[in-house]
Amino acid sequence: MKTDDSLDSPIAAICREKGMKLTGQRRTIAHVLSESDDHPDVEELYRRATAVDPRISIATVYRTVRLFEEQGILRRRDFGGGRARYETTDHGDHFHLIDVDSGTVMEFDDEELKALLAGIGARMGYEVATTRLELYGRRKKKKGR
Amino acid sequence: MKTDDSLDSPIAAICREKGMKLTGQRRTIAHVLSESDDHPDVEELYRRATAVDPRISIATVYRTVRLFEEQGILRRRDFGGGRARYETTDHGDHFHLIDVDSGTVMEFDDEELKALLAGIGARMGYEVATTRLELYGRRKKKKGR
DNA sequence: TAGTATATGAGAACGATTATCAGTTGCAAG
DNA sequence: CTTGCAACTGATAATCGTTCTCATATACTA
Repeated sequence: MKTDDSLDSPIAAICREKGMKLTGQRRTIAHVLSESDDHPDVEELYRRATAVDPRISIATVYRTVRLFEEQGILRRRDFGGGRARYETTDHGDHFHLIDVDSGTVMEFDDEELKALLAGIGARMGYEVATTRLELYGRRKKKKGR
Repeated sequence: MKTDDSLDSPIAAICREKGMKLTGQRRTIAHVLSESDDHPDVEELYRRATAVDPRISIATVYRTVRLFEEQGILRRRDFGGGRARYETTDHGDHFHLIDVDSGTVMEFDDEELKALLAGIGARMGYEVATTRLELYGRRKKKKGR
């Protein structure tokens, strides 16, 4: 496949560093991911990638997303609805708040919360390795009743 | 189907109260659920139900579990692994801690945590409707190093 | 520039769940 | 205690997201 330097991206750079073979498809998918700051599912990534280069199959998107997750470049999330969603790992650990009306996913972090969760785990005799925390809610009216 | 009174159970009573048709299969599944205090998936419920009465198909277990969820008798959980798991709603709201080595699911509750989560949601302008919180961890060594 | 290990595309396969449909059953009314 | 019918059930096909298969193509090394 022809190389298109305009598709270079931070994630493509990471792939090169890690010694992964940088195919045209991977370059495109890396580019799409680097430009995404939301939580797309595979279908959506496929849409965005084929908009850049139609010579990409959905199977390759599935494979690449799995590869990137194994390499620590992506994190897989499950917000219900039966499809996995992905986010880049470059912006640290955080939790999610999902607007149940619009489906919008927001991120948040809270040190007190993290400490509390670790403490609860410890009290139960466990070392907490992973936390899955999602708040599902609806926007509050600003004022009045 | 022949009625077997030994299969009456608290959940069967709820079904009757709600005016649901109490078939033999439902009676058996209700009985199995009333005796379960863990978080079985459909496959496991099917195993337990057919042990009591082999004239139950997996399709009926899926249907019944969905019906019971709609009726507020069961709560569906997803602890990963691709299969839904179920718990009765009769012991209130709580969170889960999963032992990643054994797969054991433990329940816990914490008022401070609930308050903190509600506060975080409110600060972001949201009324939190549902919280999904799971801690995945491994048992700590008791003492020493 | 060739050689080789690895990646890709297209579609089959898979696993959990839901839908379909012909035959059965709970239960209410007579 | 029968009858009638809406609701339920079993068997199996269909669905949906995801992974696998395999023949072909390609990145990267020498």
